[in-house]
Amino acid sequence: MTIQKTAYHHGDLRQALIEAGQDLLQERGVDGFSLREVARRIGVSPSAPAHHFGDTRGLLTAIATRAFKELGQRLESADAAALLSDGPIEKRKHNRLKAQGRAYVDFAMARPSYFDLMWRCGVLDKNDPELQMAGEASFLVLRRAIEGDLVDVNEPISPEVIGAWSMVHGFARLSLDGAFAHKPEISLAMILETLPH
Amino acid sequence: MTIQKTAYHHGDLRQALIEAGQDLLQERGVDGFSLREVARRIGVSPSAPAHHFGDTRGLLTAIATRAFKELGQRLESADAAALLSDGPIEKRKHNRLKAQGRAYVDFAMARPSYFDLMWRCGVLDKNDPELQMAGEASFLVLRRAIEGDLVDVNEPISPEVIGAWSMVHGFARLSLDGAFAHKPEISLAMILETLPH
DNA sequence: TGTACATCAGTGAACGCGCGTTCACTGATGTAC
DNA sequence: TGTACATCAGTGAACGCGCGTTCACTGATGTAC
Repeated sequence: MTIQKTAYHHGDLRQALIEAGQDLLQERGVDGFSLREVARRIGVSPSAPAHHFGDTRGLLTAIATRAFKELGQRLESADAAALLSDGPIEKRKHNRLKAQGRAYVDFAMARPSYFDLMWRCGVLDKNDPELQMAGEASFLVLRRAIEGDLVDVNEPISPEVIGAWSMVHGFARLSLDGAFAHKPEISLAMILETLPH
Repeated sequence: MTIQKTAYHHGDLRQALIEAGQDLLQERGVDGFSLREVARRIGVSPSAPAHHFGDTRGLLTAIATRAFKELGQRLESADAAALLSDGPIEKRKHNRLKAQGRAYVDFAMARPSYFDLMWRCGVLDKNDPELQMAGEASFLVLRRAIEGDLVDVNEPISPEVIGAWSMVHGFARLSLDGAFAHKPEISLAMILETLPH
């Protein structure tokens, strides 16, 4: 299939909107995001995005879905690497947790605006099935490391999972929000040790 | 001193702005906040707030300062109550931590918009000395419970403090952002037990 | 005690901004026969 | 293979919105003498 770039039809506007939206988001943050600016960047009329996403919420939801997928992949990679590491078997679980914690915070630091967006539920369509799936999938990666790879997702979630997620999420948020700005002795490494052994 | 309410001079506009601002913030959140609406609510011209706060950032910073003071007081009360509790002395520290964790999350749930605002550094003047002091003061309450009441604030912060803060902060954030919306088995109590003994 | 005057506190109309969304439209594409 | 026509994709001007901020102003207050 050859993509003919014509004056009128964009070719793949949907994709272009998402990509320009991602750029804009990273440059200006969630609060600086606007549909008009996205349209402007790809040289399309202000009303063009509505054909594909309806409104701002729709485009942001699509971007958030991608962000969750990226987070999930990063967690998976980190987890897989930790699984392959050598050392006594009883330390394996702790290593997996630490690796995922590091990956989680790395992601937040590398893509602060994505991280903001993913949890800013006021601007997202939380009922979007793709968004929900992407979110659940990345959560499951963490859960498997703690509760075992054969965990039944219908069982209640263990306190360790929520504790670990909360700690790592809180650390990422506080770091991004500058809470540790004048406290240079604070590092992620020092709290990762307190994750369950 | 009698306060004469005249048509022209408000009496205590600064105070009135803060109070109306607090109401508006709680009703509409940080994103729905506007200086014009605050002025409208207390029946004053749109430009009146500028005399006292300069701009939006100034008023929000004053409100955030109050919010930090309230948080600090809640932490103090919880801590004091835990100190008075009976039981073996070695459990005292753990009890203080749990009590503060509960107070922290309670505050976030009771005043979600305050909690948002306090960490939304983009809309605050982080160099404001009053804001900084109020923030440090509430942090110190937590630190004392872990490192001892005679802690030297110039010493490096212990990993336990950062871990506990991160976990509790993360739990509050995730709760407010609806991350646990479809997971009713999740409660704060279950992660408080994992705080250092 | 009276008075002149500086300062303080608030007015209100106006400006310019960027935004989301609507609307009637038109150019390109693809499909049925 | 050609053609008619429905559908799809994007246009671009316009509307109304609420915002922060500016500006010349005026009413009230307080102080010096």
